[in-house]
Amino acid sequence: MSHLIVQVVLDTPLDFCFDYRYPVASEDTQLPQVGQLIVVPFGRRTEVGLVVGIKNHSEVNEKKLKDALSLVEGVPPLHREWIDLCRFAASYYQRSLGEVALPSIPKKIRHLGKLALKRALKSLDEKNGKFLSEREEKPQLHQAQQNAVSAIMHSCGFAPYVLYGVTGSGKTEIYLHSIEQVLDRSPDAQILVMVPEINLTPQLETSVCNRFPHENIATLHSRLTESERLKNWLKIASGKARIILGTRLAVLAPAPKLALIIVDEEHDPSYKQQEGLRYSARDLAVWRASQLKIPVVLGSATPSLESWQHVLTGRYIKLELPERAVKDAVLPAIKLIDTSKQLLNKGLSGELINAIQRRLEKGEQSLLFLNRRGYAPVITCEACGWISSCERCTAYMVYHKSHRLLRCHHCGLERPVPRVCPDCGNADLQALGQGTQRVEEGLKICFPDARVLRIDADSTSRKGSLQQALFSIHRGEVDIIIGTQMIAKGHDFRNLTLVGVLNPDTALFSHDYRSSERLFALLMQVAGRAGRSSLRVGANPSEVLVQTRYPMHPLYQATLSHRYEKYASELLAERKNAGLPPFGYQVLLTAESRKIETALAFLRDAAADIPCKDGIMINEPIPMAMMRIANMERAQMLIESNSRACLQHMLREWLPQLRSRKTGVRWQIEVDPLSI
DNA sequence: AGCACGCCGACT
DNA sequence: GTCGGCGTGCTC
Repeated sequence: MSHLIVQVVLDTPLDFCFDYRYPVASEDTQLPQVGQLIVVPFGRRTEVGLVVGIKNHSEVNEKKLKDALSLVEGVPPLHREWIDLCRFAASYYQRSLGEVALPSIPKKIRHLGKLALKRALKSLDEKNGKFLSEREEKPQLHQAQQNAVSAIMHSCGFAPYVLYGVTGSGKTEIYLHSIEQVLDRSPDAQILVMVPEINLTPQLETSVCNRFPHENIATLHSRLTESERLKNWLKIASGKARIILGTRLAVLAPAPKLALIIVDEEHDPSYKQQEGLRYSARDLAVWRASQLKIPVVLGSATPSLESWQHVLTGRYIKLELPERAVKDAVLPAIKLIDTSKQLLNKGLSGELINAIQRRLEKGEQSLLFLNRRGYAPVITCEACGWISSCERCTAYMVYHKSHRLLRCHHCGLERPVPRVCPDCGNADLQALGQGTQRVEEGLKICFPDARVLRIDADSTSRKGSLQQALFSIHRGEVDIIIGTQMIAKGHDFRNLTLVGVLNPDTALFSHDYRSSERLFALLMQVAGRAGRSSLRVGANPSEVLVQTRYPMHPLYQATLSHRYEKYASELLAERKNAGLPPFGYQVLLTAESRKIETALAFLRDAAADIPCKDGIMINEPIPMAMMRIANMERAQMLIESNSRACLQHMLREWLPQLRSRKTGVRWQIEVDPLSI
């Protein structure tokens, strides 16, 4: 009996392959192929690995070599382009290939659920078949939309597009038409459509399902059950799913015949994975398109500055949608309300209250946006200055009136609300500032007959409760909605004509240089919530009221005129001066330990070890903005360079050394950090 | 990363 | 006398 050697990648931080003997009993023995999954003994465990090479001889000591157990049957071999994608992601984000490739494979395969696999394999040909609402008619495209679709369809090879257009300008139709044409053009082509968070933005999914009821569509996101994930992943890997709709993790879907990639709301921060492998799904999508020589469409009303800079230099092609798709629709009027010189009633200005009153009289809906859940962000004793700090974090505990407790939003710690000041015994404790619960309470007092609905993480913790809330808004059972971030994403409420933004100012003074970019995008997005209603014949244009203490701030001035481009140029000029992305590249090393000194000392030692310092700037280690979370103290060190290659080269020399160092400090490296 | 082995303190 | 703390070393 002879044998082959298979090179297998396993889910470990060790960045090399493991060789196994593969016995070949006779000529009928099924031979392993690159891309197949294989069951092997590893240490004392049995693991599923990925075959990345086959050869006749191994360099590994004969005595160490073990026999592979079996090939995983039923799963089509993963293609080379997919392995190369994983290889690139691993190398760019400084992880091992196994840590990228294997976790993206469904657990039911990796844990050898043979029954589940068999069952899932049977259902691969199922079509979409679901109409989430009644079938919509396919609308006529206007000229700019036609031009965009035609550009995408006529592109040849790798072609990155930035589809730039405000909410309601008709980006979705461009996606749908392009998808349709790609599907028609070749019988086996697959299309990857990525969305920021599928549960918060169900309507793109709805549109795709309604438009293509007879196509095999596979969704991929973190809230799938393991059985759904297995089934959908197999549909994708076998090439049967024609449309793949998913969140950031879908960028690693092993689709063998990708012909087009669409990234909707490409500026959205949720495309960046914030733990484990910290990748940018948008950047990987662009890489994947270039690898496969296919078009990629990045859609946004407020493109990321990274993408916009590529537009300015001509590396990305701009497809612009200059107006709202429906005739006579106008952008909502944005007004700033200066709150520095007036008393607010539960966080609401008189002007905003009047505007809500007018909507109530006309039977229209209003939406208030406040990015702070709970009743009040902090409670304090005016006599001695005591303040409700969290004992485990560098943060205040938020007052949740309905549960009568203080809760830390960072570590989850809960405490009963003290009846008197814990320090001085004063019975008069004050709730400072506004949270969504307090505004809700205020609204109910101001408008006793109105139906008020609060939407935040506290009110929607039960599964399906967000959907319920959204339905009741659509059915017109709600007059005033108060909510956090969650409602900023693209929900279309037909009868909504007023959006109020309460106190967004904190982002103006953040230490994170990206916060103004984010706030601008957020304001444009909430403004987009209002504009939809003006599509109704004869309706008054909708209104957006922003309450701010700094109405003259350039960010708000840009918001007023919906001038993304001008504001983007200003921010880009600042970034260029400061050498910040997209003009410079960054890597962030973070360390955590019980004591901040330990974390800082670790970073300083690590800095001393950095090789190839040419062209690289190492910043002083500093405690993180939120220094302590759950009793772990955290520090960070930013490393910058204007050459991506320099940074990558340095990391490849430095990290192995850092890993071999034995310390009690937990650390992490993040390439292209999103927030610092 | 897991998961071993391995060598020192407080418990039935 | 054992249970278990986490130091260090290996995984084809």
